[in-house]
Amino acid sequence: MNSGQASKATGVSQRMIRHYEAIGLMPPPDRRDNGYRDYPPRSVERLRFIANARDLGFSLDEISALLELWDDRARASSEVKAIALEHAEDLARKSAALEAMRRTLLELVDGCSGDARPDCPILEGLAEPRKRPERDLTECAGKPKAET
Amino acid sequence: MNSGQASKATGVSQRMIRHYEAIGLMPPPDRRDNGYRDYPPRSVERLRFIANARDLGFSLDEISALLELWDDRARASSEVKAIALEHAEDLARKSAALEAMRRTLLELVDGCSGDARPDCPILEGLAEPRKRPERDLTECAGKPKAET
DNA sequence: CTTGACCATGACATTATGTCAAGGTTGATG
DNA sequence: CATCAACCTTGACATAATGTCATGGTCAAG
Repeated sequence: MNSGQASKATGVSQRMIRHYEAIGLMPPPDRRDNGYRDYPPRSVERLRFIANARDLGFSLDEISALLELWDDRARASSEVKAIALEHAEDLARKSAALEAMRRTLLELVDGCSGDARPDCPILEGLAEPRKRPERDLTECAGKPKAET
Repeated sequence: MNSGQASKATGVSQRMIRHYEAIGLMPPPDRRDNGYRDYPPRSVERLRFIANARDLGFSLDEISALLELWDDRARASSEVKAIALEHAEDLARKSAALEAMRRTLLELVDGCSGDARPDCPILEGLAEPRKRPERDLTECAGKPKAET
């Protein structure tokens, strides 16, 4: 199976397939005489693994660790479970951080009449000194979708 | 007030102050004879505005729009409120997406014994084909903190 | 043989921020 | 005055994950 087919089969773009190969997440596949990559079924499975893990919000670093465990037939399932549980907590923390931002924002919104007049407590509130959060779990809220 | 003092007063790093200037979020300040930046109080307030807005998860693009409204003494507060409310919804959607990931992950975790044996439904589940989500609000879960 | 659909590689862009380097300034101390 | 530390300046490079574009080779059908 070549890279285009593997891409369709797994939903991972060809660009990303090559990227995963470049950073060592995917083993370099055999090449056919024309230079085309040729993926065995196990590699396709591996790509799916990566795709699913990303969909669950694992970073490529975490995925790398999971793949090592996947490759290791002797690993204890407790190791995997520990990583998964930690990640689940991470998700919960991030979600809570977003919710906290939302609450704070809605508090500001609450004071704003939202009519044609120019007075706006939202803008005033933003310009005021205020307790800044710890900046540790909040780095994911404002990232635009790079949809250009 | 020079850039170091402004940085301390607002919590925005000097690096970022200059960046905001480079991308047009901050007006180029006057320079003293030695070339040092000299910020008037209004600029310090503006930096605080940016910092607070970022803490609430606004992207620099959104902040740019908010700053325009801030500069415009005649704008209607409804404009501001609309942006804020839309962003609050965005936060809610992202938070919900993280929660959904977490639920799915915990489902996988649930089937895993987590003991010394190697069988692991988590890894097996990750390798299986599964319905991939829409990839539209989920791009914020796995970003590591760049703490290197 | 040509056209179109693939594939390959490499380079550049994105977002927000850090870090490092090399050099000018300033103020204080010996 | 010499010097040293603490500042400021600019510019360059790096991060994570992904898209996009350019340039060129390959293959299959007409």
